[in-house]
Amino acid sequence: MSRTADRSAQGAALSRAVWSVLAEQGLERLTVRAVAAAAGCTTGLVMHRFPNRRTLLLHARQLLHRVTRERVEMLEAAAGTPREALRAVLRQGMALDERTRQEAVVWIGFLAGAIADDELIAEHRRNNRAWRERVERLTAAAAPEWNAERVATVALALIAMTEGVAAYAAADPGAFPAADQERMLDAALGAYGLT
Amino acid sequence: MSRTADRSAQGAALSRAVWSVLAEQGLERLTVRAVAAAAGCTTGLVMHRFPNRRTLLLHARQLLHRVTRERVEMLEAAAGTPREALRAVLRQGMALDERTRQEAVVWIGFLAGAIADDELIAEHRRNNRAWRERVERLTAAAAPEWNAERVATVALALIAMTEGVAAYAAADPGAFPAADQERMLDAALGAYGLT
DNA sequence: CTCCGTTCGTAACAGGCGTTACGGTAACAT
DNA sequence: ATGTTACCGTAACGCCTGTTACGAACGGAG
Repeated sequence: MSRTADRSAQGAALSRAVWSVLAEQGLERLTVRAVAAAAGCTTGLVMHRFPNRRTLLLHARQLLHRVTRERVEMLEAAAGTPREALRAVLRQGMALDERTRQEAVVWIGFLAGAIADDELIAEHRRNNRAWRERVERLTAAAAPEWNAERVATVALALIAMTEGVAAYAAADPGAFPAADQERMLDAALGAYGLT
Repeated sequence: MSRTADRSAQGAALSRAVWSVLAEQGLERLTVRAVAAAAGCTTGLVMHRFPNRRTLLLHARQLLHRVTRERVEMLEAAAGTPREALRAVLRQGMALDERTRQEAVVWIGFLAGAIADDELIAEHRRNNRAWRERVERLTAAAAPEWNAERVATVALALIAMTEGVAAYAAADPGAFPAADQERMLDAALGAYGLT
């Protein structure tokens, strides 16, 4: 195995370690040593790849952004109609399985850690605004007759609802099963006339 | 001033200190020393009133529960119709001003701190389930003709939406002004036929 | 083969953390 | 007035944290 392959493989392992610690142990236990232990390396390597602890959080958030972006772009491409695309994209933002549940936990953890940290909160806002614009674009395509304000209002209702239910389900999966979340999403889309 | 009055006044000051540190500095800076500094006392007093740091978080969450419960009960009592009550109760759950914005920050901070803590997460679930049941009750009163499943689905959509927008607005008030949140709420209630 | 630069493990540092122990002080009872 | 008790400030403990410094090992270049 070449050297660069080793490096990128270790980078991936480190990414997974950051992710899993934040997702499974929460923000407060996201320490350099915990990440090193999860990655099977030492704090020396971790500090070599990340200048400080804040960038661990930042990295997890950027990972979340990248993963969801790739997923929604695939879903958009695979969708037959704009309304199917809208539904598929919103659906993947809820906490329907263990994978998406962990994503919600990471989202919450980063948000909590970004409070009172200008740089981190800026990243949060960037990502959220991109997400909002995407859903607005999909909503506009799904309801071409709507004016901009209607589009913005309904898109906000939809992203807030899916993010909210993801947060609820992240902390209490038993009380918010996937079927309930999907029923909720379909009820909302139906109510707004987007079915 | 009597002694018990002093004590309860100091307890209130301590409560405010816990709250403000969590709301303004975030979960990670919610330390015993930071609370003591905010309350103008020493760590000795803090540790006298709270057995350990975890109960600081727990206290903030219970404070949030109490405050919102009292507020929604007032709003319910003051509402003319079931639908007005539903709207008023949902409305106060969004982040419309600095006060409610801080409440959303506390909600997020506690949730992030409760990950991987059985006792704290149990409190979170208790409170969220009570909140959900309240909104289900209000929804059933606002739409008596609905069956239980429809009530549960729409109530979930409403609490997820308001909690979600509160989380968004907590971290980016400029991008989610109160007027947008209210418009979103009214659009949702209208779409579900609850206006 | 030798040299060099990168990579990363080892070890330590200073600082902040939660928590505990102890002593002084102020209010109440007698 | 005096003893008692609850309250809380002081100070310290040990631990864990982020971060840094240093040296060894390894791969590539000449």
